[in-house]
Amino acid sequence: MNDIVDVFKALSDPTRVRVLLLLRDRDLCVCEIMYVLGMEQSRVSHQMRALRQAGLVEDIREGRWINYRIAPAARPLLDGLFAGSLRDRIEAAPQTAADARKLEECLRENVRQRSCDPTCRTNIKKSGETAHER
Amino acid sequence: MNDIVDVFKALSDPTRVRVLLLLRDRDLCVCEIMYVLGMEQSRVSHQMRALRQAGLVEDIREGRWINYRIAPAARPLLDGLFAGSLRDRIEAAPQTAADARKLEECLRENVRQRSCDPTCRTNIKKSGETAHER
DNA sequence: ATAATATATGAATAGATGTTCATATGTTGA
DNA sequence: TCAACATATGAACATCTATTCATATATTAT
Repeated sequence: MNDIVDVFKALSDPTRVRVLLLLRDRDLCVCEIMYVLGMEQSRVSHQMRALRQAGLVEDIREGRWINYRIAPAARPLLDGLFAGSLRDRIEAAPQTAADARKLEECLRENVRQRSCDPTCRTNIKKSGETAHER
Repeated sequence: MNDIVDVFKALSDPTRVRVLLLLRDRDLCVCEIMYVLGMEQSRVSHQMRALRQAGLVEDIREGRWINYRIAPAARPLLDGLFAGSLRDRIEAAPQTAADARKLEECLRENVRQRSCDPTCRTNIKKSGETAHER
């Protein structure tokens, strides 16, 4: 019973729901999430921790960035939740569309690498294990 | 977005989830819910209010009792949520089965009318409008 | 080594939530 | 009208949650 409720608790915050909706399509690093949500680093980071602890997302370090993705184990659950009767409400929510647009902009403007000078893209891809031991 | 999150908030408490699972099959009055959950009146009443305000249940007065039922408008949503990937977890939760058993006992023992002497079952069925104006 | 970058974390705080206790409301039978 | 019953409600309190601020950690480029 508590595992069920914990899922709902994790979804009981608009920020976290927005993040999960974004992550359905592509993995994102924290700075990209910050950009889309328009929120400061610490705030996003705390929320990502909540999602991590709920088992809904995983993080993978890639150089200086940490990418977040939907935890494979949680994918069916989240797809089920978001695709069912919530689908209409999700699509009807202005925030959803706005976030999607902002994400496009984020990718177009290369927010992720913008602050790093061009020569630094030698490129990395190093670790691969989840960045947080649990 | 907030309407979505409000649903999850309503589901972010084991008591409320237990009640909703019980109400899937049959409408129940507060004293029956109290019996099944083993909780005192005030506590149950407050939780029912939360469910009411979230639009997930409706109440209908029937004589001295107030019956709660899943709000028709919320039925598809709840069915969708509980029938999907959560279904396994719900069925796996010991609490679910225990509550179901307790409910049978509650009905068998006629908890609802037990305290009322036999002659008082002339029977009522009066109002019909939801008991709380909103 | 050092500085810059990306992110995590801990402490402090304000606000929300759930429970309990006491009391109020509405209904029924006498 | 009154007593009993079923339920709701408000206040007080403890607990949980989200946000902010300051600081720590890990990685990379110089």
